[in-house]
Amino acid sequence: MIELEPSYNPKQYEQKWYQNSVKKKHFSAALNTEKVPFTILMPPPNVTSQLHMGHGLGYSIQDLLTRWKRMKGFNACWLPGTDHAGIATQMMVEKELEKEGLTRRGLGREKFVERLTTWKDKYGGIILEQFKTMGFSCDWDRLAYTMDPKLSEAVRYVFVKLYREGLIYRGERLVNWDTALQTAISDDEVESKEINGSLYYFRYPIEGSDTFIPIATTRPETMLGDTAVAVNPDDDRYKDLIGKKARLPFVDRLIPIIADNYVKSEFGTGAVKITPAHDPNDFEIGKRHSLAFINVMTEIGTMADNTPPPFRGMDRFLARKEVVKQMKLLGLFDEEKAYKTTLPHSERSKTIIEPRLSLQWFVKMKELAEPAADAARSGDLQFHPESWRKTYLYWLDNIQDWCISRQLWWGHRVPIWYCRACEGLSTGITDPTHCEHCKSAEIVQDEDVLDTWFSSWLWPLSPFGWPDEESKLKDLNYFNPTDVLVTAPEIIFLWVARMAMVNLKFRQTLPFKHVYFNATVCDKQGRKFSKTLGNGIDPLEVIEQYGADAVRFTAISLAPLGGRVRMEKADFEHGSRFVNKIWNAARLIFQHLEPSQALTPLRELPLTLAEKWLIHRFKEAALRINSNLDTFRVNDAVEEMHHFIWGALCDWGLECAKTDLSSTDISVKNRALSVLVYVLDGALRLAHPVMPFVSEELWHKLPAHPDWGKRPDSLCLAGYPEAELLPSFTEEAKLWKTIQDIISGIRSVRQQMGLPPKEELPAFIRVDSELRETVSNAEDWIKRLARVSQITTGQDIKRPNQSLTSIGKGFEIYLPVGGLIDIDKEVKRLKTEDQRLKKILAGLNSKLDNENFVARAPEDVLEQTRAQKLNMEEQIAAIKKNLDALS
RNA sequence: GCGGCUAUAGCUCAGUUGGUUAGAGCGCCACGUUGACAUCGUGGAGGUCCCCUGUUCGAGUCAGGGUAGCCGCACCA
Repeated sequence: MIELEPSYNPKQYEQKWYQNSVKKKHFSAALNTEKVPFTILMPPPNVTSQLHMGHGLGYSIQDLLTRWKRMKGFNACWLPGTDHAGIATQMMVEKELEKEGLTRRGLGREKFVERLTTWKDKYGGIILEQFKTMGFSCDWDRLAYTMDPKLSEAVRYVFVKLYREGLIYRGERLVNWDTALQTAISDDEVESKEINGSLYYFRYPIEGSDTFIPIATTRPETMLGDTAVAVNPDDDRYKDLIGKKARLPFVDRLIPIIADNYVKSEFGTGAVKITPAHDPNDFEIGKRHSLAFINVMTEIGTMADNTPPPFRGMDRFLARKEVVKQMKLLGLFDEEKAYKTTLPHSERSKTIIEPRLSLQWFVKMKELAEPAADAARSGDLQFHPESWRKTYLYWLDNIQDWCISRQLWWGHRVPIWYCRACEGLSTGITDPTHCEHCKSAEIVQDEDVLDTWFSSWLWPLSPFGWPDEESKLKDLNYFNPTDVLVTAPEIIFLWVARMAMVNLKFRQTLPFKHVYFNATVCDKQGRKFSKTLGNGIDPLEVIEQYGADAVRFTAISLAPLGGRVRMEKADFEHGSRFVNKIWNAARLIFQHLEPSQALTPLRELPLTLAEKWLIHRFKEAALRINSNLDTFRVNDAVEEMHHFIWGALCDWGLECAKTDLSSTDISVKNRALSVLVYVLDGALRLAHPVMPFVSEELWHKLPAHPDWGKRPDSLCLAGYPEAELLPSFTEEAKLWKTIQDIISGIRSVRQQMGLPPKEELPAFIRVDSELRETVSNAEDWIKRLARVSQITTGQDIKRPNQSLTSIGKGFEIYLPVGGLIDIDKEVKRLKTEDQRLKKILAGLNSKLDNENFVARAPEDVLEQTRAQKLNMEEQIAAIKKNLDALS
């Protein structure tokens, strides 16, 4: 026998097998044109982040697909890496500085970046180590980082190329200004939150009269930058005022009263103060009417020097109160109404975004977006679930230019140099030393860095050596386009769409054909896992408790495509029980296996019906699992695997085989072992992509079966079961169903009637002629599995007196129980069954009595219905006969 | 406001192009187990498939309308 502990202990095996595979480079995909590549880009986690359940799920799915394809013979490359994550990382270091009483500005740029680099070297990449605990089979030889020199060159290349083509430009725009971080952030890093605010009603004096124009605003402090008041041109109340001027309090500025269709007469007073430098809509109006743009705020959100006392230098929110107070003093305040409004907040610092007029770098998106949108329209780019296509298209069709400059120090610095002499701009793949216009050496580089996503969007390209023309380019042509991107729906715009755009722009192909959106991980109340709520599950903790295989299996089986998964720690017991079940199934087989055991090819064996069914069932499982994986139904694939191993292999396959395993007849034992080793080997192959460790350990202990051919070094390189190549026993599998029905029927009657399980009863089974032989051949199984002492089968078995009965399709079972029979109980049971069947029969009859059904339903459905009717009638008749006998 | 998704067993969800008696896991109840596994076995209870209307021989499945919940995006100063 082969020794195995009574239960599986993950820690003993996980890292052993993982390290073995890494050492032997099982996960590395070297360029090999003889093999077809299968590539998945790992969405690079932030270099400073820690593993959480979202990664646990998303990356488990990627590993499942990678391992599956690798076993199928593809050259599987799962490209790992990290993202420098500009804002996120810089914030963490700034926080650390704060504790020491330092600031980044105090430290200076060079020292600060040095500090960041040290910090990143120390804490960065922890997450990659954590991936190893999960067992992820990434190609570690290709590990990439967005600030690697090679990848940075690609960033530079793209910037210069797009700049020269006029797709990158510098412009003065309202940007989302984060006053805490003092940088512009993109629209996609902004989140809206509802705020309980106020709507203030003021009056501005009309110049040259003693009348006023009433306005309403939520942001009184911005009035210091007002350059107009706008009304709707069709608003009769204000028609006469159009063209006149109002005198702006405090700054004493004359501002025009203009007409613009943007203004809704119903809202507020129907007159709007216009502050073009502090509101996106006002900005547009300002451009339309050539108004002045007056910025009245500093980068830290205080009132600027161009504002009068007492406002000057005041924080924007204090200034709001102060303006209201002063307006009251001037008698220009009418009222304040409570008002709910949604305001943009910074995702990072959580502060309210200040629209701020500033010079920033932008990418023109329209031209880039069109091919990316077309690809989704034509179906070249497919989303799973498909519904995300609309969201993707809506965004691309309404795309805004992308603000790519950030006022940070951590990231790729904008490769633009300003000339002090001629004010011209220079750029280049390498740092220029002279102005490209006037050759002056007096040039200084832009202070800003590029948005993190400006390097992430190159992920399908730069890690493969692009834009290098040299050898690496072969890698690129081999691995790009990649096969499937597995990611979270939150970054469909930030990342997915942009990768599509840039790949199409520079290579005229999509970076991937399929985009799979994995489920969002939530707690039992349906709230997203978040640090602040503290409701997350730490994957490392659950791995510690249940093992990596259990965590992977549970996460995937719980997660439907795209939706949300509700999880709690206890759920992982599900996986842990399953892993242990597999272990113990193997243990049973191993107990009867000798190291020198002779295993025979299946075709040379006189297989039993149960064995043929099991082998057939294995083929069925392989078929379903493969087709589910082909269509990205990963949880269904995993569920089928579970169902096969537990419900088919363990509950029936092993139970049936037990007596043969302990048979003294060597040929019987050998036959049983040959079948079980064959099926177990196959089951471990099916399971491996999800549960790499337990499967690997058992597989190495399992002797090689001749039908599986030559064994590679590791299960992760062994062939995945392909249904077309597996033996099939369709007819036998059908026959076996009847045996299962008979066994279940007897068990059910016994238990419902409360018969002691140990009591062995004789059974009389009346079977239809075509099943007679099958059933008599199955007597041993029926006896053992249904606890029956003796079986009599025949076509015209008479019902013995005082019998319990079970009726099925093609058979009828009598269990003579003598004095044990509780007649009332049995009559009740049979009557309930009778009623149930009669209901079904009535349904079938009404169908068949319907002329339309008979005339229009397809022949096979009709035939099926008639067969059902006959079957029902037979069963009902059988019940009646039994009831008669009992009364 | 615009767009999307969801509604099936106590809970979490499957149910593919309409066609046998709607399934799984967990939970619950009962019985059982000294030889793979109590991380177990066997059996059972539990469902007006959210509501209405329609299409159809036939609807959990398709169409229209409603209700409830969730999620994006844009927002009115």
